[in-house]
Amino acid sequence: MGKGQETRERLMDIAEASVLTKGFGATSIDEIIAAADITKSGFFYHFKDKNQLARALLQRYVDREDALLDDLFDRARELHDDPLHAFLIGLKLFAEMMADLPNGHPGCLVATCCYNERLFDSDVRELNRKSVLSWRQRFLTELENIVEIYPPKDDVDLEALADMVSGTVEGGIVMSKALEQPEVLAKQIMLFRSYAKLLFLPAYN
Amino acid sequence: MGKGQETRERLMDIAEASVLTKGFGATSIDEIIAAADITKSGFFYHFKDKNQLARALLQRYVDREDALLDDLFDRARELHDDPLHAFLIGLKLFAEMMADLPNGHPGCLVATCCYNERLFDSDVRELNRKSVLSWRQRFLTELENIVEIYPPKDDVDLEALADMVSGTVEGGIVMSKALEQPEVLAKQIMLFRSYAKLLFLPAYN
DNA sequence: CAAAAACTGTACTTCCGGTAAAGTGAAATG
DNA sequence: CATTTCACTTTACCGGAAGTACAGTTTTTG
Repeated sequence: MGKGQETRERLMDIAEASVLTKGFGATSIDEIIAAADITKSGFFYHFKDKNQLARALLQRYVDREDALLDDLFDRARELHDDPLHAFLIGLKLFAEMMADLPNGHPGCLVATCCYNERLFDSDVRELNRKSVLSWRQRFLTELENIVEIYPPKDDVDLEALADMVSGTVEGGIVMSKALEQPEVLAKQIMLFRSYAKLLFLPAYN
Repeated sequence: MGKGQETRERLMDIAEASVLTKGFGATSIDEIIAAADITKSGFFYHFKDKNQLARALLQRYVDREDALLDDLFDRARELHDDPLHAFLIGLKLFAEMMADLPNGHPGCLVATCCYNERLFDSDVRELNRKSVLSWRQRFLTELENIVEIYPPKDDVDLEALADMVSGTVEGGIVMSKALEQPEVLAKQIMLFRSYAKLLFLPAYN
């Protein structure tokens, strides 16, 4: 990584932490450059404006989350051949990971974008949409493998059910932040897991 | 309502619409006063600063949502004596109401506050916490009445389950906004309802 | 060593949140 | 009927933040 990329990443690290705790609007460029010990011109050499920073932040964020989920559910599939059990293990691992964050989940940039729409251009909105759709696709595939073996005990739209994973995480983060209780997020994921058990597992009656 | 109250409400109406679509940071006072046809000093006569506006907005918002949910679940209890069935009817009515919003749910001020922390003082954060806790209490009471009759088919923490209602709504709103598909929210509420059925209804096996 | 990359320095513009203080018309109050 | 209070307007100003312009300087790299 060249020196330019290094500085760029450093700026993004500082910005991301600030955006996730204070919101995008409350994160000033002056503050970022002070923390990064760089001049304003230096900042604008890397990002032509705040929108470009947002775009880069979101792109990096969704790439990382994607890689993280890939690892996690790959690992779950290594632990169990059956798609349902692998899914349930994956959810458990996910919940544990969320519970292990010492100060709670820092927040989700996707949600930040939703509640700060105006700050972002159509590129950012599109990127946001795509990332949510990729989560939908990821879990939909997983669920399709499950229903082939386990007929669901209630009439559910698999696409909506796939979205429920993302929704549970987004909602859980909001609840955790509002209540200032980090453990809420993990508990919500475990409740979704309980739903998956009741819906698919034959033993449950 | 005196003339002062009328102007105040008008300012809040304009501000609320803008905050929910663009976020708090992107909503400028200049823009509000232009739309309300009032001077800047006029605005600051009603609200001493932007924090006070946020506080008033959030208070009004949670009061309205509370009244709305009171009506809805009261109505559901009129339609069925059994607490579980009344709860399921209430959820259905809720989902229908969310589906009927022509342009989708405008967004939730509670979540807006979570993703704009810095803009708000501790009063606002406390108000936010209280409002989430009041939803928790509302649904917890409902669930306690249910478990007295219907033993749950999985080991769940009722408090977390009560929070899942709020979480589903918050998550559903984020998903709807990110995907630009208003129907997602109602579908998510119906999935939570499906979970409640599987968890409590004996007929399901 | 030369060129390109990665900045610094200075100066300026616009928008926004917020303050200060004097003034004004309408309506309530005594 | 006079006076006070309410609900503003007018004018002028301040500081912070985003962003521009552009010339100059250091650092890296081929």
